[in-house]
Amino acid sequence: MSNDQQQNQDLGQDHDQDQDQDDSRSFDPRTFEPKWREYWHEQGLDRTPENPSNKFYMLEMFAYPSGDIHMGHFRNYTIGDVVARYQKMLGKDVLHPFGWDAFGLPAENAAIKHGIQPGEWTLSNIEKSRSSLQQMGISYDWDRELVTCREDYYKHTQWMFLLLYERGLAYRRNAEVNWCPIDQTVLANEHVVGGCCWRHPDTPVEKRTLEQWFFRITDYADRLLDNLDQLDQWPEGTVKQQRSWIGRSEGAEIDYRLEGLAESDTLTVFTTRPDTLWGATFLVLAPEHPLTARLTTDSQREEVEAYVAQARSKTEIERMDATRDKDGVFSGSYAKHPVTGEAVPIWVADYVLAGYGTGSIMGVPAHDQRDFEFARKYDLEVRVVVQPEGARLDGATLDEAAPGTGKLVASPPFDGTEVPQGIPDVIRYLEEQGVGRGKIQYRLRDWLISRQRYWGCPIPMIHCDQCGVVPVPLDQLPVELPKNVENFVPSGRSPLEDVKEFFEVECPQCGGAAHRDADTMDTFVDSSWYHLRFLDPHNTEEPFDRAEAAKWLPVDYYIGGDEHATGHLLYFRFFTQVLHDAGWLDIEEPVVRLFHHGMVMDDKGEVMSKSKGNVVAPAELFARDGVDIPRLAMLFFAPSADEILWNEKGIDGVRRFVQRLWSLFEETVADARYAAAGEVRPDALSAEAKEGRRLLHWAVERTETSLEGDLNFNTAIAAFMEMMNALRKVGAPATWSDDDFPVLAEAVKMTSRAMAPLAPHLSEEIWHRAGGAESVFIAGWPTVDPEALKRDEVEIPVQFNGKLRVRLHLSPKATREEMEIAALADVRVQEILDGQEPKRVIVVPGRLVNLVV
RNA sequence: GCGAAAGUGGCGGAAUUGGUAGACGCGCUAGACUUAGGAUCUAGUCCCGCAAGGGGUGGGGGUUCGAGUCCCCCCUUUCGCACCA
Repeated sequence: MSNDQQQNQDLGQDHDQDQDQDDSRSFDPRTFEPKWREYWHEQGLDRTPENPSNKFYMLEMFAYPSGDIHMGHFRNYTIGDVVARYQKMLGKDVLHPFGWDAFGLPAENAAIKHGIQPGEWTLSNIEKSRSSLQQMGISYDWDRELVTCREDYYKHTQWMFLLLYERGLAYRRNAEVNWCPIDQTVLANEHVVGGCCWRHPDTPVEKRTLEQWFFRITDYADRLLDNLDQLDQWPEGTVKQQRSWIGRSEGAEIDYRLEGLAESDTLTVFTTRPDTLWGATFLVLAPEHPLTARLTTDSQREEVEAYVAQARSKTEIERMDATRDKDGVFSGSYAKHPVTGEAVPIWVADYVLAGYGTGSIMGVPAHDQRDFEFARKYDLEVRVVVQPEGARLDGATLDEAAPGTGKLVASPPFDGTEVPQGIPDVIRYLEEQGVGRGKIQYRLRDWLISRQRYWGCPIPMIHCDQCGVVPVPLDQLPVELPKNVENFVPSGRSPLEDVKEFFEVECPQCGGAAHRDADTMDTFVDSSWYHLRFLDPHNTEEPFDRAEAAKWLPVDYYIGGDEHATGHLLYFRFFTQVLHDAGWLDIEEPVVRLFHHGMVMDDKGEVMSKSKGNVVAPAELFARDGVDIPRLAMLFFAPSADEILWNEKGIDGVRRFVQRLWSLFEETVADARYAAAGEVRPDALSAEAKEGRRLLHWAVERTETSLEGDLNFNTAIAAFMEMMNALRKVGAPATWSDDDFPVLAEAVKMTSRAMAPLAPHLSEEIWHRAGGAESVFIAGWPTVDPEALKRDEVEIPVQFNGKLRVRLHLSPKATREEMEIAALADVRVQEILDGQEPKRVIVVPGRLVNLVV
């Protein structure tokens, strides 16, 4: 305690009036918060019930341990904790676990920098972070903690891989992949952001051709898409993002015979507009298309090869720029148009993507803007085959493509057909002729999971010269990641290849010399099933017990940032569906309700980062104010889904609120009348006390609404502030009348319960001081008295033509007629009317009166 | 370029969903208590105006007795997708 405070206390001794000032100054949450954390632990409040009768599975996205907990974690886990504690108070059997997403590149990078093992670095960060979370008093059941880099976890991650392999959902393929030159490893499509690595936004990804493991998530594209309709408690934006990420489009594949090559050779294109087939005047291959080289004639070879080389050398960003000129080269070859039999020139251009559809398209310049631009540039024929309503388009004079609807023309069997109908008609025709078929195409690609890095879960596969690729037998799991690997500096191939004891093995099938797959898995595999491991974290035999899963799933509430919309949140839906199909789960969708919290920025709205030096450390806040004050501040500053600009001044306001509330309640409990205070008798109350009581019940209701709905606790906390302001306005507790006093007593008990999810330590302390015997979380959620919410009198605005002129005070129960009479009888209204009759009187009962004059 | 969301005091944000715009908090102003205060308490604080009154939710139009809220056009910001045939 400082000298200043000491002096103040001394001065206060002579003056009763200074007493509460004194109390508030000496109020320090740090003196009681640790006690309650211990108490909760002793009472087993955070422990998960064995056999839930009304379960609530509360989950927050687990953390990557990269040092200590930061403000973003603090916010995420606080919001989750509020919901978990509330559900507990409602009497639910709550499962609220936590774990660590502990594999990953940052551990390696930090380890390289500091010269220690990634495992050591990770575990020490976990220790630090766990201790911070425990200090924060988040109500996790730590008995269920999981760590993805521990063998007891990744054993089952490997089991998951083998399950997918067994079901034909994991396969190996030579593919052109995204390569991050900094991390020296491949990236999944989901981790390429704007042509750059998600972790290095300024580093363009490169293309490499490698043999890699993929998960066949595209097999689930339809289900992942269709089930989105069930996710009515997910943020709309996330559902939309997933929908467009999956990118289903319906169309047709059409086969073109290739001239001059073997009869059996065909070139297949994908189109969503098979109805415009008669307008296809050229074909375009992506530079990387497998047929490009074969289709190039000798006279064109030099030009095509130069073009392909140039296209390959472009960065992803350059390739993706949709505004740049569409250029290309003629291959020299022609294909036979499947319905007109015409010879169609085949071009090579990089506006066609190798990775989508068949990597080749039919060019319909009249009805596709891209093809149009290309055709104009190289003087290719533009043939109109759809005439829009009332138009008379001519290919020779067109200045942009006409992609819309209309009637088919110059398409002999279908002339006159309207476009929407033309599409299925043409598909049927193509199928009859054997030159095409209906096809549904997805933007979603298979999930590339191999990583050429050390710190990840080893892929449990063995390569044998005799037997090929052989899965590691289940009883040999886990395939342990070798410890103490000296050289894990990324080199472009997995460092595990150099670890003999690991790499060289016997083939499980033939016993001959073989070697392990040296790649490790994308860490998003680890997090695709962690929600399941929490159900049965100590199971050594199986990833989890089916019965436990049936008890607890699905996750009732999942909270985390929106940056995972098309990554993690898609992968873990996929895993859940695979496990469902394999008979392990009853559910297809892992999460009922999803919430994205906003980010925490500095006071200027900038991202907090070490390099900017604007990082606020939660630990420092706790050291000064304890946990509950920063926690309330975090909840108060903005709606939970919005960004927070963290400012220290704002905390001052919250601290004042807490201190005032504390003093008010302390004085109430200290009052001799407190112990004997009976029920509130509403009829006996003064108007002020009644208003205070109304605000009390209103605040509780408001909190309830936030908890059940948008999680916007800023308004709930504001309501408690209003209540407190109203009660303080009546006077110090000692000055309250005997009739009014029970309102204060009620306020103490009700507030400590209703604020318990928001400020658990403070509430528990007040609750006990107020006479609570057991934990406030056992005491349960308070019940709002609807009668207490009613007002005796409301202010009714009287408007003239919608403009507010006079305010009346009336009973909220006043009828239409009564309100009209009261309004017209008012002197001020009479003055304004000045003898006129209002043309019309609009009365909204309980709300307002509007006079039209 | 396409899609979505959002623009409210000096600042963070409210507004019971078409009914008193600016709750609550920060900041600011004045006063009180103080040897002192970056503590505490009291009062005030959207703008113009001494006042009566007038204006006001990015801009412009519209619907309505009444619009921050609904409709149309424009501007700005943020986010997502970005040649997906």
